[in-house]
Amino acid sequence: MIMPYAKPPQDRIQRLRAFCLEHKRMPAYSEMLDLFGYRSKNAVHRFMRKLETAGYVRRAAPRKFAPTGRLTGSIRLLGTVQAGFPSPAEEELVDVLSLDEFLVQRPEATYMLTVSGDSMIDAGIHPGDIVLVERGGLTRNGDIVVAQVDGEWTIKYFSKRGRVVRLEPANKAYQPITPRHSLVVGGIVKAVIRKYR
Amino acid sequence: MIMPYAKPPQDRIQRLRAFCLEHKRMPAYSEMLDLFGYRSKNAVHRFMRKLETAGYVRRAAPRKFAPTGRLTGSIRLLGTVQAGFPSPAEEELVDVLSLDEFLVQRPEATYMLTVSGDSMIDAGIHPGDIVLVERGGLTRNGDIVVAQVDGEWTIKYFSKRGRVVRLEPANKAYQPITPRHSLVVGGIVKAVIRKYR
DNA sequence: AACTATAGTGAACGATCGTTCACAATCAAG
DNA sequence: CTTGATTGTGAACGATCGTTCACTATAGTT
Repeated sequence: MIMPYAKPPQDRIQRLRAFCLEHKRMPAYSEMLDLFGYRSKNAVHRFMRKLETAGYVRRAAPRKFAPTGRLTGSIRLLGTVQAGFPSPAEEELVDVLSLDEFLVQRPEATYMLTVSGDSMIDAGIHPGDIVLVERGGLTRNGDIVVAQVDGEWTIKYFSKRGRVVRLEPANKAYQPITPRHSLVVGGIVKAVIRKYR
Repeated sequence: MIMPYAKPPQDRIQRLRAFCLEHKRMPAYSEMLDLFGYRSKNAVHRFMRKLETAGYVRRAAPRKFAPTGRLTGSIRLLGTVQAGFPSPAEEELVDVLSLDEFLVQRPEATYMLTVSGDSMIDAGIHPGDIVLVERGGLTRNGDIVVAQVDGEWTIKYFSKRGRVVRLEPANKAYQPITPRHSLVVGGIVKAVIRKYR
């Protein structure tokens, strides 16, 4: 039977993944002895070389391994719902990525805020949602910003015509705001997250 | 001047953070020589012990360090918008966490899907949004599920009365669905993500 | 049965690791 | 100036690392 790209035992990969996620580091070969159930470091070595060619780990330095996104990345990205839901058999083909890398460009400038109030509800931002806010970027028309207007913090659409800045809600029950005295943009909303259960 | 818990130089911490995020591993002391600008491994050693007491790294094994969430966690979690937007001076106090850990409980069973269609728009799930779907959990009334009904994949509220399963949209323009022949639940929607720009 | 590839054991090796010691430079406090 | 704490250099150490070699066991193919 022809078996190109033989798949390494998923059980051992699972254990390695669990270890990396829990300890935030690669186990040493001596630790992998227990982890994989081997009694010889050579067996570990051979197995790791397989994982390397399979793309689960990569060489970080001459004698160091580092996990790839394929191993520790949290999420498999599939297509649209309409496009069909891949079956378990197809899972090996899809891409894997980390939510942090996917959503956050500049970690040191990014914050999470919990939204209260319904002034952006027509934009699909509900009370209790979490917004990812990035500080210091260039604000453009149409961006959703976290801003302090005359002492009060809100989330609004940002709009600038000439020299006039307007903060527009996404809710007909509220009026657009034109800052009277002060406007401080706390950051641009890069993503909205709603978490269930 | 009294300086309890003296803050280690932020510049070196930034470099260590960058290294860990880029290489997905701790640098060796010999690598830290270049990274920190030291010429002695003892200087590195002393600095790392400070980072340990400051909570940026922890001992993973007798001679191994691992980064903590404080070092590599992507996001600082702040309060609600109404509660006020913390000033830069207060940033050290807030909690730091990873989006992956925050949103994903079982990485091996979680998938991302892009939503098309507006059948859940009243639940704040818009076309183009991304849903985090977890397979294999126990489905309860009120959960949002990805399901295949009579061959077609959709996102709907899950509702079960007795033996009758209904899939209810969050859009008055659509009708609830009662599966005629087959129902396959592809997973439970654990989170909704909308990414801007 | 003979051959081959795969997978594992056990021991050994040099390289590199994190740690430690002794000592110098700097700076603030008394 | 002296003292003491902090921060750095440079060299040395044993421990552990990843790697490699020789050999055995098993299973599949010819």
